[in-house]
Amino acid sequence: MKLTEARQQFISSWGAFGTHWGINRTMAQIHALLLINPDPLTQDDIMEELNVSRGNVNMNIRELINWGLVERVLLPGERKEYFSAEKDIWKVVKQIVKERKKRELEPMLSLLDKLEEVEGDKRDKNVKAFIDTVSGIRKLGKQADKTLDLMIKAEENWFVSNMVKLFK
Amino acid sequence: MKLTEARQQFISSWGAFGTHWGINRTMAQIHALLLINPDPLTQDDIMEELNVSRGNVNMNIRELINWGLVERVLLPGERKEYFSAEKDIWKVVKQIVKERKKRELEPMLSLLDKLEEVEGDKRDKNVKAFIDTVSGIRKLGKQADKTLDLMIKAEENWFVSNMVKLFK
DNA sequence: CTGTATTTTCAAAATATTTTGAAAGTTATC
DNA sequence: GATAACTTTCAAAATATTTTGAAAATACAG
Repeated sequence: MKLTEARQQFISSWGAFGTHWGINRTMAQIHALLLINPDPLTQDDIMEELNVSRGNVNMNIRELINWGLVERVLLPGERKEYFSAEKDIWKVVKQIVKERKKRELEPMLSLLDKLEEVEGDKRDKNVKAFIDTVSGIRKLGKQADKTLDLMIKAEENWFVSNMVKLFK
Repeated sequence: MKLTEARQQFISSWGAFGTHWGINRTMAQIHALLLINPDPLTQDDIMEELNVSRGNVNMNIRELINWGLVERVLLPGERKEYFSAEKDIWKVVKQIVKERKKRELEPMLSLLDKLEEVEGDKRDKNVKAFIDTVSGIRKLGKQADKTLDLMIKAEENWFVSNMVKLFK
């Protein structure tokens, strides 16, 4: 397979992949494009490569910056802004985990804390089922939260080798 | 907080949570409703509780069954079909992981295998950047794949206690 | 300052997804 | 095998999301 075709396939499937994870196609494609480009690109480069409008590129680049996956690069002597993606995939994964944990897991856990204190007689099977479900989710969620914290702080080698040890 | 309000909140936030994970709101809400109900429910029960149409309930229930999260229950002497969700959260998580791994991770890994064999001189920095990115993702993806396999087979206690050990 | 290059914004248009509801299909009962 | 109870389907409508593009804002160079 030629590089051009391989790049296209990578970008397109990274885009499709993203949509399964609540990320819009263009955002995922821009990320993919920046990942496989050794040098930073401008908004115009991205518009041209992906055939999307300026506004679209601008908004999604901003979002990628919010996620901490892309950074603005200013090249000396150049007026335009360039953009470049973090290339170390372990860092990328950690950054995504960190953000989603903050945006989704943590708020969910604090809600569950409140919900577990629901009023009512635990001998009522509706109350019992509710509390059991909520506390089951909360317990597992708390564990996940801790494990992810560990992962976020970890070096790739340390984490992977610990995971591998579990297979022994 | 009263049970009624707590149930509402749980259902609504489980729905919002789902939308961040590529699951539609109604599907997540039906799942939530079944999780907190001690007894199985009919399509009509669900329609009434969530205020959604029959067709919508029917389609999303089917999807939940495909995901292995809900099962049809036939009560003796009853004509209607009842539905009930798996209540063990560890099993629920494993089931979701198993399905998403099959639907998303595995196809991605086989694509990456192909893409890594792209033609071209590795001294060309575009070729090099492409291969480096693809092989980085592939390597980490393969590791995730193995770890998830382990998790899918594991008992909750075994898995959690191994995770806890990492903290020592 | 002034003019120009560049970036940002955002209302409207395009597209995609979800929901509805009525009709068709199925299954059980008598 | 006719009727009634229930389930499934799916085209059309409603809703939500994404994209566009042109105007406004900003930044820079002379």
